[in-house]
Parts: sequence; C-alpha cells; structure tokens
Amino acid sequence: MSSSISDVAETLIARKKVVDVRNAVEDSTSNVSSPNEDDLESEKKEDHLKSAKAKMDAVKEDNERLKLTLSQILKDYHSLKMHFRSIAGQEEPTLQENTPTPPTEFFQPASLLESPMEEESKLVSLTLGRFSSVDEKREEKRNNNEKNHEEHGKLDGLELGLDCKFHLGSIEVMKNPSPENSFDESKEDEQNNNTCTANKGLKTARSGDDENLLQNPLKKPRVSIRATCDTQTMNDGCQWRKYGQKIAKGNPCPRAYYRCTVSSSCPVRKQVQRCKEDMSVLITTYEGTHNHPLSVSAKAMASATSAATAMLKSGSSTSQPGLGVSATSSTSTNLHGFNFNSRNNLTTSQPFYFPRASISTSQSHPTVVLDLTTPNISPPHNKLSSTLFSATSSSSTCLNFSSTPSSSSLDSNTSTLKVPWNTVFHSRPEALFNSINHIGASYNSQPYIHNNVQITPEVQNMHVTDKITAATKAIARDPTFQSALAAAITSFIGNSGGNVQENHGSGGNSEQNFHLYFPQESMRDGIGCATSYVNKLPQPLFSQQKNLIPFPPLTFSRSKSTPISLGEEGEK
DNA sequence: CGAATTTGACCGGCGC
DNA sequence: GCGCCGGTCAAATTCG
Repeated sequence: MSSSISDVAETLIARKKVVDVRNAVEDSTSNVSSPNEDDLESEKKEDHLKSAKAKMDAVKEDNERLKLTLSQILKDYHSLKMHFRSIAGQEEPTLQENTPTPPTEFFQPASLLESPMEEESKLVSLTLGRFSSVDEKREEKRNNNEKNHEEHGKLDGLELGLDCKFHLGSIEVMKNPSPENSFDESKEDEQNNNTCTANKGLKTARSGDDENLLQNPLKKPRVSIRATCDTQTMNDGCQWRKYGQKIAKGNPCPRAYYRCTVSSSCPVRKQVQRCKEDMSVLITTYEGTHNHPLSVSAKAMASATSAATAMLKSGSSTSQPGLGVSATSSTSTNLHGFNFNSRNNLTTSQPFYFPRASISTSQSHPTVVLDLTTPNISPPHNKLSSTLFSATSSSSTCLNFSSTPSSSSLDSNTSTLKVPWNTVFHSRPEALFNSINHIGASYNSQPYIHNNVQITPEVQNMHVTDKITAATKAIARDPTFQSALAAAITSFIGNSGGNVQENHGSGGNSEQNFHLYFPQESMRDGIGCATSYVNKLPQPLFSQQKNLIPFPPLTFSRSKSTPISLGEEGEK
C-alpha cells in the first residue's frame, strides 16, 4: 500500500514538475519577445502574458490542491493503516496465544469471559473459526456431559457469568432483571432438567418484569431478516436442525422452525418463511442467544442482528425521519453471541446507528426487521440515495432503505430496517455488512449524524477529492464503521479461506467478493464510505492490506441445514 | 444405521 | 370456557 501511495506521490510530483517547466518556458517565451514591436503586438503580448499568468495561477492552484490532496491521502492512508493494524493487533495475539479472544471486539462473545463455563468455553473457543464444527460438537458433547454432572452449579454459574444472557440481563437487569434472557436460560435449564414446571414458574416470575423491554416483556426479542433468497434458508453460518413446520395463518407458505445445533444446549431458534407477497423474499426470524462460539460468518449475522436488537432494546428507538436512532446499549444487548455490554466498547461508546427506527411488537414479540430486499440488482447509488430514507406507510416507522413498500408478511407493527440488498448476497450473512456499507454510503446524500460525525449538505458542494477526504475522515473516525469494516474484512478473509462455494457469483475470486460487499456505486460518486476509498486504491495495495491481517485459514463447517452455495437446493 | 426431516399431535397463550 | 393460533414435541419416515 505504501508503495502505491508513493507512486501516487511521484506522479503528482512529476506532474508538478512538468507544469513548472511549462510555466518556465512560457515565461521565457514572453521575455524573449521584442520591445520594438507596435502597440498591436504589445497588446497581444499583454494578453498573452495575462493568459499565461492566469494559467500559471490556475496551475499553481492545481498544484496546491494536488499537494493538499496528496497530503490528505497520505494522512488518511496512515490513519486507515493504523486502524487496520489495531484490528490486526487485536487479532494477532488471539492467533498466537490460541485464546478465545475473537477477531475483533465487535464479535466478542463475552458470554465466555466470566462464566464458570469460561474454562470449558475457552476450550471450545480455541476452535473459533478454525476448527470444524465436528470438533466443536465433540467439545460441546464433552461439555454437556460435564454439565449434566454439575448441572445446578453450572446454571448458577451461567447466571453469574454468562454475559450473553445476563448482560442482557445486565442491560435490562441492571435496571431490572431481564426476563427475556433469564427465560432463555431457564428454558435451557428446563430442557436440561426435563421439567415442565420450571417454565411456568419462570414465566410467572417474568410477568411484570422488565419495563425496559420496549414491547412485550414476556417475549424474547426477535430479529427478522427479509432477504431475497433462492435457497430455502439463508446461510447464516450456523447449524440448524428443523424441528417443525407450520402453515401460519395468512400465509400459504409454510413456516419452518429450526433450532441451533452447534451446541446441544443452544437456545437459539429461527423461523423461516417465504413472504406471501413476494415468494422470492425469505423471512428469517431469529430468537435467542447463542451460548457457544460462533463461526466468522455466523458472527457476521449475529452482529448485524444484534445491532438491530440493540436498537430494539434501546429506549431511544423511536424514530425521526432524517435523524435516526443510535442503538446504544446502556442496555447491553446480546443476540446470537454479540454482546452489547459495558465491556464491549462498541456498544457503550460506539453505537450502531440506524437512520430511522422504531420498535414495535409482532405477535407480542419485540421485533426488528432487517429488510435486505431491493427492487433492483445493485441499484445505482444516486437512485439508492434518493430512496434511502423513504418513508413507509407502516404504523411504525420503518428503516426503509428500499424504494419498494414493505411487503412483510409479519405483523405490520413490526419495525422494519430496510437496507439495500445486494442480490449477490444470496444466503450470505457477510453481506449484511453491505447494508452497513450502504448506511455509510448514505453520508453522501443526506445530512447524516453519526456518533458525533455529521456530514452536512455543504459536503456535497465540495470538490470530489475533498469529499473523499471528508467522507473518509468522517467515516474512518466512525467506530461503528470501523467495526463494520473489520467485520466485513473478517468475513471476507474468512470466505477466501473457507468454502469456495461461498463465493457466489464471483467465481471464487475473493477480490470480486470484496467488491460485492463494498459496491462500486459509491466509488463512482467519489464519495461514499471508506470502503469505497479502499476499493479505489490500486489493487496491489489492497492485496497488501489483506496480507496485513493475520487471519487464520478458516474452514466453514456445513450441515444440510446450512446451504452455502447459491446453487444448492437448500435444506430438506 | 445414525442423523436429519417430516408431520400430526399436543400444549399454552390469547381473544372472544 | 372455548376455539384459534403459534410453537414444540416426538414418532415415523427419509436420506446419506
């Protein structure tokens, strides 16, 4: 990368030299002219001089601007480099020490940090992103056997330490004990104990609990993802086992019920159903919190959904068009292993931001819908921007990043986060970050307040290079984006090291994959987000960047329930 | 033959 | 109290 920057610098310097030489020649030419010529000729010379001076001035300005641009590019490059290094620095010790520390704090399954299960979890976590699920399962089985022996103590331990549950807890529990999570846990307990009464007791205990749950304290929060998907389910990186299917009222398409099988005690469920209005749209609803380490791709999904959940749980989730909601977690929220707690700087100081959001319930469940469908394949950026904040007619404010009206078959009261859906996504959780990318891209068209960064309309009047600089700086300063970038890169690296089949439509070319996640549209405008900036860099440059990140070779375990390839028939 | 899926039965919550 | 409906269970079936 530095060599490429140097190339740019050399080019600019060479250009300046050429201009200087040209100016010198022009000056000398004007000096050579004879003082004995008539007025007409002197007038001509004067004009010539004036125009030459004007040209000189313009060229000088140009040079100055180029210098500025160069210095800013260098500055931005260094800042980005520092970000990458810090990210890589976080990753490296993990790899070297073989500790359960996740690639980035973004994905930290903090549930593993303090619980009595910690040591066991560490053993499991060693496999993170590198071991096959078979190994994980073996580990899980082993752990479960041990669990059975010390069930009670373990559960207590879970209560004490499992952030994934009890930070939720702490989220809400800090204020009031979280019924949601304790329910999750209790449900597990219940399963372990094979008792039916526990549930009732818990449910009773729950009632009247947590006022902080925005909608229904009795139900676990859900994150529903609407995505155009040809396969039966989205590949979210987890292993699922189908345990039921129903024809839900109002939708002829059957709703399939899955539970996570990565860990036998994992309480996470998901429902998969085709949209009634648009059969190509798959609605995947997640509920619960993974209690085990997640694969890279699963983390990607978990992160995105967790952000939505954080938004859902955030008291600030009432939306205002154009202002948006930051899903801060003074309430530490955890979904699918993504922990929003005080230890996770991301959420306490680096909130996810959703341009507009509100929370409402769907069938008594507080639900956030991430709408990843788009009407067009890779909609032009400008068009996209124009529709990014389009309002919906839903009773609840929707995060509608699409120009199409919400066609969710879910409760219309469900809050919707509509994000441009890169149709190449197709069962790719990593592409969720495409949506984050688009959110970043929205800096372009709208005043965008994000974590104290505001891109105002003035920015739009700036010179393109200044826009790049300003946008890059603003976004680079944005910790959320940093996390998203890290996540995207993590996913990207994971893909390149994982199953080749995961490279949908890109022929397995990881570079193309990367571009899928960071659409060129934003580049075209010369604005957009830092990922565009990264993309804009010469290819060898990015290759070097990739090499900067010491990610391990990743293997993605698969089951029938997690079809990865676009062409695959999906689960049976 | 074990694992995954299918599918009808069952349970609990909720509205009337 | 009853019926509807969502969700889950578990036996039967299918698959690899």
